[in-house]
This record gives sequence, structure tokens and C-alpha cells, in this order.
Amino acid sequence: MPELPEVEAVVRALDRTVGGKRIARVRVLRPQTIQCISVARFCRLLRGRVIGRVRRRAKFILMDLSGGWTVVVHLRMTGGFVYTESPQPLPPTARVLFLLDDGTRLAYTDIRNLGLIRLIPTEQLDQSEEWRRLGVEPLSRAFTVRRLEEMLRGSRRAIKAVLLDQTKVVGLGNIYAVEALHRAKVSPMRRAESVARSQARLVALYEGIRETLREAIAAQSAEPLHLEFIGAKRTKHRSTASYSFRVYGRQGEPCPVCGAPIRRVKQHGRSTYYCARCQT
DNA sequence: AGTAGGACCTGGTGGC
DNA sequence: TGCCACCAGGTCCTAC
Repeated sequence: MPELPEVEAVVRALDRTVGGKRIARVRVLRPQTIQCISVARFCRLLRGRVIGRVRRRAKFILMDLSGGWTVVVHLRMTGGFVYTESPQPLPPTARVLFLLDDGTRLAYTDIRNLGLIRLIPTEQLDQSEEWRRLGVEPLSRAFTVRRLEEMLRGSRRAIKAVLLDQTKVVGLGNIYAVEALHRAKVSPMRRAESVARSQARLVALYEGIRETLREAIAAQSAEPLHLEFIGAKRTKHRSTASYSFRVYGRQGEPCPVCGAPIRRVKQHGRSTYYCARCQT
């Protein structure tokens, strides 16, 4: 589920629901979810702190706390949050509970247990090696056609692989990389350097990335804010309720642009969907 | 510098 | 119904 638009939706929902509340107590149901710090220390350091702003960097969720600490969450594939009044039952996938002093509680849930939570001093965030390596935010002003050109130039990798590389540009995952390429009419298999050489393709891809992400974010925020079910994944088909994909998951269906059947191939072990007629 | 492949985990789906 | 293979939105590691 979670690529940039989904993480952004979770961040906004969290900011509205738990921003400003005080953490009374923390219960860790699955110790391995907490990284880089002991569970005891994690619980002790969180107790009594007030949750300030909730923000996002790349696909990380950052909850700033009073006293200069930040909770860092990465949802990976199946992480999410559930917010409930105290007596209500918890989902079986709850891994960490944040009990708030107004009697509500926030549960971090994760089916596959790939997600992670850390607690680090806010000021140390920017200094970590991992943070430094993160690429540009695609919706920020720092991301320009020029910047895109620089990151593609000289690379013989497939363009899709570069879009998924979080040290280049952050936030795109398998779905939105595929969607952006379709919008830009660029083949996922085309070498990055050859995209860089064509100004038309470059601009189309730049716009494709931004429009795809903007639309997905807009679609998420058009949905009613689920207070009780923030983020968690539960879908029969893989489309988000109000956002349907142009090509992702649509093998064999007609391309929405030209009608040719959408193909599915494996690239680096992951499914790529594209239209062989209009993406070149 | 690349890529392929596997690992981490769990659950859902479709075929037989 | 049971069993099995395969699939999944992320990232990291090792071996070529």
C-alpha cells in the first residue's frame, strides 16, 4: 500500500487525530518492531511526552515529540495505524500501542512485520547516513526538469529502476513508477540516459511523476478521514477506493489512451505494467 | 556500476 | 475442503 501518496494521507490523518495529545503509556506487543533502542528505553522515553507535528520525509513518518525526540515509522509493505477509543477491541495485527491521556489509543499495525519504528533525537535526523542518502522530494521545488536530467544522465539502467531508487528521487514505488511512465508515454525498459537526451521525454516524465503523485494525494484527501482506520491495508482488488490506476494491475485490459492490451512483464523481480503501443 | 536473486514476513487468491 | 504455487504497494544483502 504505502508509497508517497498513501504515507502522506496517513501523516495528515495522524496529524489531525493525535497531534497535540499526550502519550500516557506505550505497550510494545512485538519487540522486533522497535529498532535501534531497547523496548524498555523506548517506552520510558515516550511516556508523558506530547505529540507535536506529524510530518513526512520520503516514505518515513515522523512524529515530533516534546523534549526533542522524534518517532520515525516506516510502513514498508503492510504497516498502518488504527485509532480507537480504549475499550474497543484491537486488531490482531497491532504491534505497538500508544495510549493517550484522553483515553484514546493509537495502534501501529503490520501484517507482514516488515515495518519498523525508531526513536531518535530530532536534531540527529538530518545527520544520519541513511537520511543523507535520500533523494529529492518529487513534489518539492528542488525537483526540477534539470535535476531529473542530472539523475538520469549517463545511467544505462532501465528508467523504471532509477525511479524506484530512493537515493535519486523518493516516494515512488512500484505502482506510481509504472503509472508515471505510462502518463509520460515512456517505456519502463528504456535506458535512463536515453530519456535524459530527449527534452520532450524528460519534460513528459517530470510532469508524469508530479501529476501522478498529486492526483493520488488529491484522491486520498477526497475520501472521508477514517478516524478508526488510518492506512491499514485491506483491499480485495488493489485499487484504492477513489483512485483507479491507468495500467497497474490491468494486464490484458485496454490501454486507456490507445486501447492496445496492457502487458505485464517482470523487471528486477517486480511486476511492470505498460502499453507497448504508446509507451516507447 | 549493474543486475539477479534471495531474504525478511504473512496472508490472500486461484488452480487442481 | 485441502493443498500448493504464486502473488503482494519496500528495502537490504550477497554474489556475480
